[in-house]
Amino acid sequence: MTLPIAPVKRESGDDRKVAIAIAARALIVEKGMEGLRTRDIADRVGINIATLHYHVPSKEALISLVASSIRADFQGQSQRRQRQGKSGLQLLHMEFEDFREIIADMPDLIIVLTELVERARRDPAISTIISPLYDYWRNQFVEIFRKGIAEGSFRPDIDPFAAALIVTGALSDYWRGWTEFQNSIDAIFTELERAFVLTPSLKG
Amino acid sequence: MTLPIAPVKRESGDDRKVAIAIAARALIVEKGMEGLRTRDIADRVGINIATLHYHVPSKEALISLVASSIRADFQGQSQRRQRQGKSGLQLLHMEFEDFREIIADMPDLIIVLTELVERARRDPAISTIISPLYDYWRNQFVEIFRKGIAEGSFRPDIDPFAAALIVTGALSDYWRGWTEFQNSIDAIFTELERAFVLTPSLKG
DNA sequence: CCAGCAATCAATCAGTTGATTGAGAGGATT
DNA sequence: AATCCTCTCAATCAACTGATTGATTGCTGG
Repeated sequence: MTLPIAPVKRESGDDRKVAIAIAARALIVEKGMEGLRTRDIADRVGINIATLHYHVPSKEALISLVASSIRADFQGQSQRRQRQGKSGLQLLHMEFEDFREIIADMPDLIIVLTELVERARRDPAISTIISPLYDYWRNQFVEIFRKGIAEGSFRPDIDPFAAALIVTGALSDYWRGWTEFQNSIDAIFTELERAFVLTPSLKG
Repeated sequence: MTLPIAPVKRESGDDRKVAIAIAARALIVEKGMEGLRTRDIADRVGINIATLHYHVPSKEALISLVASSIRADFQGQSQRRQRQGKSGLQLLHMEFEDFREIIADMPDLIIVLTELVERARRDPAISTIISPLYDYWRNQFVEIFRKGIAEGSFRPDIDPFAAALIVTGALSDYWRGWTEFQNSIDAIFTELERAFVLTPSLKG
């Protein structure tokens, strides 16, 4: 989608790496990891295969580069909002908004992430990059649930770890979106909130 | 795992196909879809590549065969329990038990299923086999939630579709199990139940 | 201005990979 | 026994694929 039209002459090594990562991500979305070819990436960037190998020595390294790129985007997104001094419920809403923005601004991010997750199961190099990322996301929710319980606005019998796993699992599964189920993401957000947040009538 | 030791002479076409599907599934677990090779499958079955192609004309057809095999196992599992005359809560517990048995008896099933789900996103042939299966699973929960609400034992403001998506999403995401989160599946079951089922103290 | 480095590419390699061909073996039917 | 059908394999193909080589181009510091 966002491609350099014509890399006129030369590009710095870092810029090329970024372009390679972007191209690789787009191709993973289109053809999956099993359809990813170094030649296709080079073509999309507009460079020779040898040049690609100059910047990224092997396909293994290429996958790692993609994983790092995904991590950078993901963390960049979640650091855009000020989180201090917010209540548990406000933080929960912020996470939902973050997720909504991710699927709006970077729709390929979650798709590539799940492909990488599959690979992480049998590739330690990818696992060390991706697992902490996913765990970080989940831990955000763990903290939110702890805070919300302490504040009295969340259901007091929540198991924060289990609840966090349910939320992240539901959201990432939703985003695969290959199902016939045509629920809006808002319906999911609403239902998750009802599942864990006390309604005023039940409080006190 | 369960492989024919040595196919002495000849095998009927159907038996061979079953053996091929089993071998393919094991190899998908080991190396993922992107590492699946027809030669490896033939080797594991103990036949020539040409013989493999005699039974399964193309790799596309092979993937479809695997998808059908997965579907058969999955549906076979969910039909082992009598479901008539049960309450919503009982049905929910039955679904949980089904899931527990699947991950105990056929641990590779969910792994292969998620690999196929990735592929289904861009392969219509796989999508037509896998999507209905997943939708069937989700619809089970939709019906359970409707029933539970009507019976008054579930939270009355549940959106059955959203809730079903949350449950199936959380369970399938849990099963990937690559995370550091070491929650037991029971903790997930318990938390899901708390999220949607009314506790006695909150009822009327 | 030129030496050195970063970046690039055409050409090519060696190994892989899905698929085909043509021949043949074993069993059943006639 | 002749015929036919199912199943099997050795050999082979053409295309693909990740990676390398050696030469070339342009920028930059001295």
